[in-house]
Parts: sequence; structure tokens; C-alpha cells
Amino acid sequence: MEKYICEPSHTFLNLPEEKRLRIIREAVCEFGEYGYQRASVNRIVQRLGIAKGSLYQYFTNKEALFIAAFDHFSELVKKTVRSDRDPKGDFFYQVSGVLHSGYLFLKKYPDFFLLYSRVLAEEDTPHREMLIKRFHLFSVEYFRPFLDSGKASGLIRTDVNNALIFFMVEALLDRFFRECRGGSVSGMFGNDNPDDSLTQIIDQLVGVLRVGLGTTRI
Amino acid sequence: MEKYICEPSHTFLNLPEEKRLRIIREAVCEFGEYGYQRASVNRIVQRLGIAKGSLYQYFTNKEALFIAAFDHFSELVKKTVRSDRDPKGDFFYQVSGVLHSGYLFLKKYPDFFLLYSRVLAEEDTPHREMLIKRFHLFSVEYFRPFLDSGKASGLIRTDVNNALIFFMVEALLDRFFRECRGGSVSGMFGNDNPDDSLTQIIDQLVGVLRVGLGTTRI
Amino acid sequence: MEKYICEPSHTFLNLPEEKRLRIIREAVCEFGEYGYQRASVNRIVQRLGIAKGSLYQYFTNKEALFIAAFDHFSELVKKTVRSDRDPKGDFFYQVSGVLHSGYLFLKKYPDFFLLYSRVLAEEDTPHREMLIKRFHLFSVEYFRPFLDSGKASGLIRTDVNNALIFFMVEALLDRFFRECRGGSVSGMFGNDNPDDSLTQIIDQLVGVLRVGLGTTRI
Amino acid sequence: MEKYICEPSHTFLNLPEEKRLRIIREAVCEFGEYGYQRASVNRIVQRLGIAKGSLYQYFTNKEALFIAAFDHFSELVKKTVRSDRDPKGDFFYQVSGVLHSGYLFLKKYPDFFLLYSRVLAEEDTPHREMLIKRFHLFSVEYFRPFLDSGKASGLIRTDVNNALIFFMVEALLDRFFRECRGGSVSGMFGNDNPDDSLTQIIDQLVGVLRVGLGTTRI
DNA sequence: TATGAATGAGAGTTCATTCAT
DNA sequence: GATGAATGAACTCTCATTCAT
Repeated sequence: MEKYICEPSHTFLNLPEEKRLRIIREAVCEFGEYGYQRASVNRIVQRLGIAKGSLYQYFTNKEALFIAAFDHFSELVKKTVRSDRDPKGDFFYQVSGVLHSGYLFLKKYPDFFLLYSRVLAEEDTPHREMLIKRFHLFSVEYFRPFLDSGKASGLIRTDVNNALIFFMVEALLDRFFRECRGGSVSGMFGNDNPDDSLTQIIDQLVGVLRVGLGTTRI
Repeated sequence: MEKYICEPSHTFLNLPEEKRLRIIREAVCEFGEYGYQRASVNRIVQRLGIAKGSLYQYFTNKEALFIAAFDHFSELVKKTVRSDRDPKGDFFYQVSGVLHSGYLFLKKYPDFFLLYSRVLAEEDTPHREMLIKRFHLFSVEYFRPFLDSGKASGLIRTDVNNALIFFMVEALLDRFFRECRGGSVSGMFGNDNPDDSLTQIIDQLVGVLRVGLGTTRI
Repeated sequence: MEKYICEPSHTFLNLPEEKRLRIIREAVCEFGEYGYQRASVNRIVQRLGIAKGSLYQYFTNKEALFIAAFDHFSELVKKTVRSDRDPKGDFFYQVSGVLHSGYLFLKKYPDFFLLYSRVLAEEDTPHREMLIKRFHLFSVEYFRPFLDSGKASGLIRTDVNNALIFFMVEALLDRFFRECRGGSVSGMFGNDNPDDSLTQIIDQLVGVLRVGLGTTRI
Repeated sequence: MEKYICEPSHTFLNLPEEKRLRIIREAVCEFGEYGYQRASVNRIVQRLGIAKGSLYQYFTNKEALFIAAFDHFSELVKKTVRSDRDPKGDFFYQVSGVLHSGYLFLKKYPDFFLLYSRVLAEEDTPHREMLIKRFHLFSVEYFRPFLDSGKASGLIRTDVNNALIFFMVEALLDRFFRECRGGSVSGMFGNDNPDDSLTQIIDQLVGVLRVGLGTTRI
């Protein structure tokens, strides 16, 4: 993992874990709600009930605080995905699994997810490219083995570029999660079914992928 | 087309076209670069070399200027797509056509495209939902006939929801254009071919769609 | 009547009377609603539907327009009071008469009255002292004969200074009209009688004056 | 005393008293000179020689500063009147006492008095009605016992409405103080006697009231 | 004579950051 | 180590007035 220009200070790291977490959580919340630029350090310290000077002793500036908040989130995502991992299924099963556990994650930590979308969305987010790339690499690293073995075993068309496959999968994940955040997933396809129709929708989406990218025929 | 609460003033509409366009263009540029909230009216008038008061005689407020800029862009996009339209091809041919002409458009007006992504991305953009919806409706309106006749003629699977098809197509368009903006299209798949490899990439993407959504077999 | 530094221009005086009156009326309205300083020339021309430049050709500046508006009002008041005048009654009857006709006036021309209160109230009104003094002089001029003959005929205490009598009468007029503007006159004494109780209230007020200042005993 | 939506911040309350008072005093001065709307926060901080941001850490906005300034003044007035109070005299004696101590107060704090007149005068003053009402209530609360016992003991006419009596007394107080502010009190009745003629004038005024409202005959 | 586009100073307010205590 | 008062540039928006057409 790269070192940032501005790591949290020792003062911060020596804080009791509870307080450290509260600070990170409030930061995630603020940055998620307003995006980096419009987020207000004032509001953060107000919500925390600590002095502005204190925060500036933990982090050299707004940017450092932001990076720390994002990092925490990003580690959490990876941990969650890894722990949910069921290594038995094929590539398409994995995609479907990530859609499911991603959905659960964003229902559980809406603030974290909001923060992530903000970073994706707002170009003036500091270190944006690095942060995004890290997620992309994680996704590649996660799906790669399944993709490789899929191609090896004849499950997946070998005439389609890996990069293009990642491109399509990430496009669908992105859009799916973005859509999720707003309203109910089912609502996005016009019907008013409750959340449990989620499985059907994911199945349909992945089904199309399976046909388009796979060798299986209908 | 709906009327907004705050149209540009007569003063603005009576301006010589050249000046009017310059103003819109600079606004698009600023809003594209910073997003609505962080964009600065100060900077805009500075770039234009006009007095702040003047701009406020053209538009009641920042929001009105923003809407005007976005509208100009949005009309231009529609006009471009419509004029490029080749009504002969099937649904997938149309998707491929839109990818092409969209690519050309964003190379020609990168600022406009930036603005669009900002709107998609930033939730505190005023009237965001309306602006996005309008694009979505345009896309539905454009593709719908081809989709319908495709299903009728047996070209396209009828067991896949229309909404889901739109979802996938828009997801790919979105991501494709977003990727385009950064570097060369070819760069996004790891190879350094010049732009003329664009056709191949689009063909591959649409090819996968054609298999996944269509009844044609490989 | 004194000449002002800035009379309305010939251009204005040559305007058709109807237009001239509309301009004055809108000005009265604006200055009444916002007071001199906060009144907006922009709004006035907007309401009138004429060009800002035009207004500035009629009046050299905001101040000149204001004076013209106030003058018109002030002439109207004097005309009204004079035409209502019933020279038969004694001093106290006259006071009561002015209270009545003042009340009717302010119900008929609330904007004019509002303008007057603004002038009384706001110290940064240009030429305020002159405008107020003119009203005071009018009041003195109006009441003086009745006061003199009242003292001569033994109706009014001669041991009370004329200036003090004017002071008291004007204080009551002022407060009475100020109170009137807000709600119903009757409301100001806590009872909810309709406007026709006005006569009783005025009678009571003047009654107290009559006892305090007069030689009549209860 | 009611709490306002926006009290001064802790930051302000923790300031050394001297500085706190300076700020209030300058605010009173500015609001008194220009009225609420035209008063300029810029000018206030300039006069104080502090940064604009500082003032906004003390008070959430212009309105809060205004209310704080008015409150300070209003408490001071009440304290002054109460401490001058001589509970021995009758109702008319009390009126005369308030005229005297009011006069002294406004000579001592002319800016405070100016502010008060502004509030009375300018309808777009925020919370105007509440501020005025509070003064009226204070006046009622102060005079009421004397008025009641006056009526009980047969000193005051019982056929005159209490509300009407308050109306007259307040009208005279208002006008008296307004007149005072401009020049010397004596000047207002045309003679050039020094301030010590004040007593005579007040005596005359109250004398008329005593006759008009009282049962005592000349 | 009438127009209305242009002006620019000044309004209230916010905010990341510093530093003496 | 913690505090929080102070800062001042930048923000959006308003307005009386001018002047070329």
C-alpha cells in the first residue's frame, strides 16, 4: 500500500480506538453527504464535539482526513467481500455474488457507499485516480482467477478481451449500485415488488452476461 | 420542452450571437471543471472580461446560468445524434452508431461532456433529476422503435425486460463515454493503438450485447 | 413653496398626465413599502414597464423622484383636509374632525400614508426635516385660528403654552394614525368592535383633551 | 425573558467584558445610525478593527447581532428606570418621573435611544413587533399598579378606559423623547432656556394629563 | 426622446487554516 | 495534547447610475 504525503499523526494513532473510530465515521459521513470540496471541517468538529485545533493535530489538513476516511472504508469493503466469498462458483456466479453482497453492504453502510460514489463522481476529489485505481485493481485481483479458469474450462468465450470483460462487468456493477442508492432496486425496473425481487433482477442481468460472454446457449 | 422558472432575460437573448455563445461556452467550461456548487460566478465573469452585474442581468442567478448552459449542451447533443442517425440498421447497429457519434461529439466538445458527467455525478446539482431524466427519456425515445421492431422480428430475446435492456445499454454508454474522456479509447483496454481501433472495440462491445440479448448465435 | 435642487425635468412635465400620475403612484408605492433607502429604482421601472434610462431623464436621481412623489402626496393631504373642513366647530371639534378625516384618508390611500410614516420614521430620508416641518406648519396653520379663538372665548386654558398644546395634539395624531395603519382602530384598545366604534374612541380621546386643556368641567 | 433562535455564541460570551461591550456599542451605533437594513456588517467590523469572520463567530448573522444589541440596550433601560423608581408618588408623579429619567438616559446613551426609535419606525426591522411589545409590556407593568390604586383612591377618572390612558401616556412619552433627541427640550417649545426649564415643561405636560384624566379640578 | 446594456462597489455569509494559550 | 478565537479571501447577489445607440 502506498504511503501518502500526509498520514494521520501519532497523536491520532494513540487515541483510544473508540474515539478514533468516531472521528473516522463522522468524516465518512460528512464527505459522503457533501463530497470532498463542499464538506465542512467546521461541521465535522461540531458533530464530534471536539475542538477544531484538535482535528488539525490529528490530520495536517482536510485532505489527510479525507484520505484516512476513505482508506478505512476501502479496507472495510475488501474485508467484507473477502469474508462473503464463496470460492466454489464460476465467474458469473461470482459476479452475481458481488452484486448481492455489494447490495447488502450498501444497505448496511450507506454512508460508506455514498462516499465511494462521491469519489467516483467528483473529479476534483484529491487523489481520486489513485483511489479509484485501487478499487479497480481489487476487482481485477478478485475476479481474475475465476475469469482465467472460466476461459480455460471453455465456459467463457476466449475471443473476448479480458479488459473488455472487466469493462462490462464494472459498468454494470457501477450502474447497479448507483441505482440502488437512490430507491429500491426493484423500482428501477418499473415494478413495485419488494426487495426480495432483487434476486430475480440480478439473475436476469447476470443471465444476459452469461449468454453474451459465455459459450453456454439458451 | 418544459419552461424553467428562470429563463435567460431578454437582455441576454438580444445579445449578438457570438457573445451569447461565448458566455454559454465559458459557463459550460466552469461548471464542467468545478461542478455546480464549486463553480464560481466570479471566475466566469473574469474569464469573460465582463462585469459581474452584467451576467446577473442575463441570468437571475447562478442556477439559471447553469440550466441555460446545460440546456444548450443538451440540445446540441440531441441534434447531433439525430443528424447522425441512420435509420436503416437494427437495434444493435443503432447502439454502435450512438457509441460512435457520441465519441465524436465528446472529442469535439469535451467541456460539454464534462458538464454532463458532473450532473450525473453530483447529487447537489440543482434540478439534477429533471436533467438526467430528460436524457434518459431521449435515449428511450431514440432506441425504443428499434428495440420494439427487433423483438417483433425475432432479432431480440423477448424474455428480457425492456427496462433491463435499457439499463444495460445505458450502463455501457455511460462507462464508455466516461472512459473515453480521460485518454484515448484504445488506451482503456491496455493497448496503445490509435483511435482507429475504436471501431473494433465498439464492435466487440456491441457484439457481446448482440449475443447476450439477441437470438443470433455465434 | 420652496424650489428643490432637482425638479422633475421638462420631459417629465410634458408627459401625458395619465403617465405622469402612474409614475408618481408607483413611486409612492415603492417608497412607502420599502422606505427611501431600501426602495429600488429597478423595481419601480419594472412595475412601470418603462426603461430605467427614461426614469433618469424625468428625474435626475432617486432623490428627485422621491421628493416628487412625496410632494404629490402632501398636496393631496392638504387638499383633502381643506375640503373636509367644517369651520363651524370649536378647537376640539376640529381635532376630532382631523382624526376622522385622517382615518378616512389613510383607508383610501394607504400607500400615501405609508410613505408619510416612513418619512417620519427614517432619519436617513433625504430632506426629511424639511418635509416634516412642512406638515407641522400646515397643522399649525390649520389649527391656529381655532386655538386662538378658543383661548379668546374662554373655552381653552390660557395658562397652557400654545406650543405645548400643539405638541400634545400632534403626539396623539401621530400615535393614532400609526396605530390605525397596523390593524383596526378599535383593536388597539382591546375590544373587537367594528370600525364604527371609531367615533367613540375619538370622542373619548378628544374628551380627555377637552377636560385637560379646556375650562369646561365634567 | 424569551430565548431567541440565535443567541450569541459561547465564543462571544467568553470574550473579555470590555471587548464584548465595545462590540455591542458599535453595533448599537451602526444600527442606530442606519437602521437594521441599511446597517453594514462591513462597517461594524471596520470600526471595531476585527475580522469579518470573527464577528460571524460571535453571532450567527446580522439579525442575531442586532437582537443582541437591542437586548443589551433594552435591559439597560429597564434597569435604569427601575433603579430611579420612587414608589411613593401617585400615577402622574410616576409619569413625570419616567419623563425625567428617560431624558437623562437618552442624554447619556443617545445611540441606544436612536436604535430604539429606528425599531419603532422601520417596519422591516426583524422581530420588530416582539421588541416593541416587550417595551409596551414593561410600561404597562410599571405603571399599572399606580393606575389601579389611582382609580381606587378616586384620584383618576374611572370612566376612561385603561387602554386609552396607556395610549395617551405612551404617545406623549414617545413624542417627548423623539423631540428630545434632536435638540434641547426647551428648544422644542420655541424658547431658548437651558435644560433646567425641563422640569417646568414636564410639569406642564403632566399637569394637563392630571386635569384631563384626573378628578382634581383646577 | 427613449432605450436598456454595462458597470463595479458593496452587501451578508462561509470556511480552511493558524497559533497563542 | 487540547483548545477555540482570529483570520481574510472568496462566495453569490444587488443596485443606482451612465451612456452609446
